[in-house]
Amino acid sequence: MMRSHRAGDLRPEHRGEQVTVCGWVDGHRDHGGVVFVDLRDIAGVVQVVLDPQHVQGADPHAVRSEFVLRVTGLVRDRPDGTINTELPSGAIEVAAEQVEVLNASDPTPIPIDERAEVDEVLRLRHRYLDLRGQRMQSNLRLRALVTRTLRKELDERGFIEIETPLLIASTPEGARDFVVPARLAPGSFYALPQSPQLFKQLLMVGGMDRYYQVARCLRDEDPRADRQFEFTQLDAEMSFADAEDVMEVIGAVVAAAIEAATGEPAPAVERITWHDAMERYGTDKPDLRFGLELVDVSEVFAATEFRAFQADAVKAIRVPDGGDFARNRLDGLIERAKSLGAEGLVWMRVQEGGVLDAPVAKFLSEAECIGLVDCTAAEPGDLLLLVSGDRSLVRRVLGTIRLDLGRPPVGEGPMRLAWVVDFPLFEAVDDDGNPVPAHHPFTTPHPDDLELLASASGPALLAVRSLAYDLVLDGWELGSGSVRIHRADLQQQIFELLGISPEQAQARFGFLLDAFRYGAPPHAGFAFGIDRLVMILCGEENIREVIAFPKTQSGADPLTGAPTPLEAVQLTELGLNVRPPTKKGG
RNA sequence: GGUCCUGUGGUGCAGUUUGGAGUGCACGCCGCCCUGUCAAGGCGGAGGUCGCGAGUUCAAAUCUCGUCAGGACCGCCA
Repeated sequence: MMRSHRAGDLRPEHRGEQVTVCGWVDGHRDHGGVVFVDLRDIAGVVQVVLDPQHVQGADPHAVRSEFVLRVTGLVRDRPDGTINTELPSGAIEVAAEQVEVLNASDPTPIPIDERAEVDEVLRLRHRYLDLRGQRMQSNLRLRALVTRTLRKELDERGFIEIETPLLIASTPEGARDFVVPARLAPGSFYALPQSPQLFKQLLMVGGMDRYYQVARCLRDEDPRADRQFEFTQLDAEMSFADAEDVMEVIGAVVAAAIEAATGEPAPAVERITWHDAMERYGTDKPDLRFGLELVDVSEVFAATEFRAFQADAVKAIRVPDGGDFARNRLDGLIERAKSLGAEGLVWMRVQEGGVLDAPVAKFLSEAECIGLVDCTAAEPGDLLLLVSGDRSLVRRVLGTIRLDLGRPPVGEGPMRLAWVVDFPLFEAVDDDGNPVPAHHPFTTPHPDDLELLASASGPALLAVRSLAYDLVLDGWELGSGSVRIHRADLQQQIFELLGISPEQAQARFGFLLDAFRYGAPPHAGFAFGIDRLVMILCGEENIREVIAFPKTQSGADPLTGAPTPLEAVQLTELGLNVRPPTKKGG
């Protein structure tokens, strides 16, 4: 047996026991005679005392940081006055009798402790050292706890965990596919899944009733703080279930994971319509932890003489006590609005009696000033920020400025978890006049809007709602789901609207449409990003901190050097000819 | 594809605005001293392609251009 205990588990209750522990030298204090070693393992740190008079084996003075030691000795109380209250094991120490150096270590290129923020590319290049630090240890442990909880909750609800293929057929929709050349079919390629979407629907047709998977998904789109090429989703699908059933289950499961991770009761799952979210927060993923809501004041300026407000929409943010914003800060807000595409931004300071102090005040009627103050419930000392223009632009600009002004850091304050429901079925109309699906083409239209779907065309279709829903935590989109179309006639209608001919539909999704001919059960599902959830629970600003071996923003892995060119032999075997690089590399 | 920010001994920084000898700080590393420390302490020492390449200049870490790497964001992410 290598060890009798984990070093970091030792406590006063082990006093008098002969123990053997293994771990890394976290630090050492050499007094010339006695040497103190902080021995670190997965459980924590314990102080080992190496007295050259009594220690067998290794030379205590030769011990260095990150050496791997195996120590046998007696657990004893520390002398009076030397107890370390900072350490869970600080009341005791191990008086070493036998010390074995299991492995030496060069001085490490990055420090293992957390005192300084080390350049991330160095951390990634030496990730195996970075993982020894407290931050990654606790992040990855929390991640495991979250995944374990999700699995447990779904298992208890009758879900079956099923794996789906990684090598699948490419479909042109959605994100860019990662592809894998097929050696046995030169010139053909597999795609790596952007999500198990089609397969989980097939599982429902296959009578699996309730499916889930902790699924790796791959999308070849530029990485961001909250996006990697590969990420992990909790993917689920339910037969004979409607949107409420899915939201019930997923809400409860996510709440359980949050509770397990934080040790506190999970926040209630709130609900807001997509339309309300867009109107009040200017985004479909509102951060509900703070106010600064957008107020629609279009009515107030319906007949205004002021040219700038003669627009599709005028919206305002009331900044309580913002009247003392310095002029250069206000100028900064104007610049920000312009950089986001607005014509400009109008600010007004609210004074006693509802008088507005603003460069544009002279262009506004008294009724408009009164209406504005009334509509925004502004108090003296407040600041009003107004943007006008196309409604979607106004929402986006003020929604962004709202975040600039008040968004709390990740993990701060009580969490706010919400379903955003009644998403539009289509997000836009393309150049050919065909609507573009907001979710995916298998999303069921809202039953109340079926007539509109049948009668409307062009931009009027954008008003059609769907049975799609997003889960949003503190302003982060965790994931989305929908009730799927399971009837061929409705699916056909949607394909027609999308401008997909029956032949094209058959070519792209034929296997799914075929499957639906044989008694597909009504089904609905959801998928959400585990990386993002864990990131928020860890209070981290990017998902690389909750992934053991992430890639950089340019898609490189500083540890392994990926991606790399292939040997000519490999290319030949795969039937590939590679064009010489046009610009960089070589 | 674009915008902005960063790059200085092993690590984290200062120095760059206003060009003047690789200057400084903390940690780490090496050696010596030191028997109760826990960010141990004392003394001494080593360690540099100032990301890379051009240009301006008598002189460039510092100014200009290009380039590489990293980060945040836009585009993109059904």
